[in-house]
Amino acid sequence: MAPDDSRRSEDRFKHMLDKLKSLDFRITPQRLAVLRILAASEDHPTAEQIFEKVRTEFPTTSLATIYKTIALLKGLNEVLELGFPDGSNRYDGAKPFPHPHVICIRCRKIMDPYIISLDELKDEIGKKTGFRIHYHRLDFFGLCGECQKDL
Amino acid sequence: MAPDDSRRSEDRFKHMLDKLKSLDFRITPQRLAVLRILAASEDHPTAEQIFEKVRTEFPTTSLATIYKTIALLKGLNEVLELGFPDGSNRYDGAKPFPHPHVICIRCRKIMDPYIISLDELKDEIGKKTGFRIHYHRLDFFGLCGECQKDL
DNA sequence: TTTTCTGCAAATGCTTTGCATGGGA
DNA sequence: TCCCATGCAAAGCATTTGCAGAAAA
Repeated sequence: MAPDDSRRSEDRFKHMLDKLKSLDFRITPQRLAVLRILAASEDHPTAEQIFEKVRTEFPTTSLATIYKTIALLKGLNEVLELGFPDGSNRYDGAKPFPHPHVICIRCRKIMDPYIISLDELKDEIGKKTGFRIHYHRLDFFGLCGECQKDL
Repeated sequence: MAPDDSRRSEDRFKHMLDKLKSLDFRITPQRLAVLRILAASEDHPTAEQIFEKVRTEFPTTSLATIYKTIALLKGLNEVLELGFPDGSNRYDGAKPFPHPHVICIRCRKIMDPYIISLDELKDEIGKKTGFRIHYHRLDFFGLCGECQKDL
């Protein structure tokens, strides 16, 4: 991890922690662990993956607690949920705001491409449909570099 | 429904039917009903909604058959599945190719906004991430016109 | 001490699957 | 007639929920 990544991760962690504290939610070891993992994760983990990581630190942790913590953070707009119909949602605690993704349809890797903002597009869409747009989701599905090699 | 809509719907229906025939799938009344509904639908129905419509014609139809037919059409790229994590996928048989949607977060209405193609964006993303992009999904979530009124 | 959180287990709800029967071609 | 498709019921599975005990404040 690059130095600025660990810095960003730490900032995110503190931001989430402060938010929980300021809203009088209790700071438990399990919540701290989930916060740290979500703040640091670059790979859009599943609930199960977060669960496994928390378990190495707190073996008694239950999956239900992971889901409850994620739901709490979702409600506070501190985690972005990428929902998939095949039952394996992914979570992004590093960038909890709507942004585009590229998703490998073979290995399920998810990355964030750097592209221009979609704000103008959002305004245009809102005008044409009469919708008041709150958030969006833009996913490109395909094969990542590695998966193109061994086909 | 405008005349050109019913024309388009009819064309889609025939296209799907021809495809099933040419691939030696059996033409059953249930499949015909699902095809007709999907070809005509402008509202991105759920499997359940398709099921209810088919039932008015063939009361013995089962939900499993609806899902099997949808799966068949998905495999033939004749229906687009919009997957949602809360367990209520939506289907588009009128425009079975990836395209943007606006989705009301209150009443769940889904509409197709008319916007420019995302092809240039797709190429740019592919170049920057090393992905070979196969398809995409762009959803704008917000409140539709009616839902803005009665809040 | 009080209130919230955790962890277990059971429930939920959409979707899929297995299998015997029925119906296209 | 020969398979494929249907329909029923059961299974799957990520996620949610209820509740009693544990732990934060």
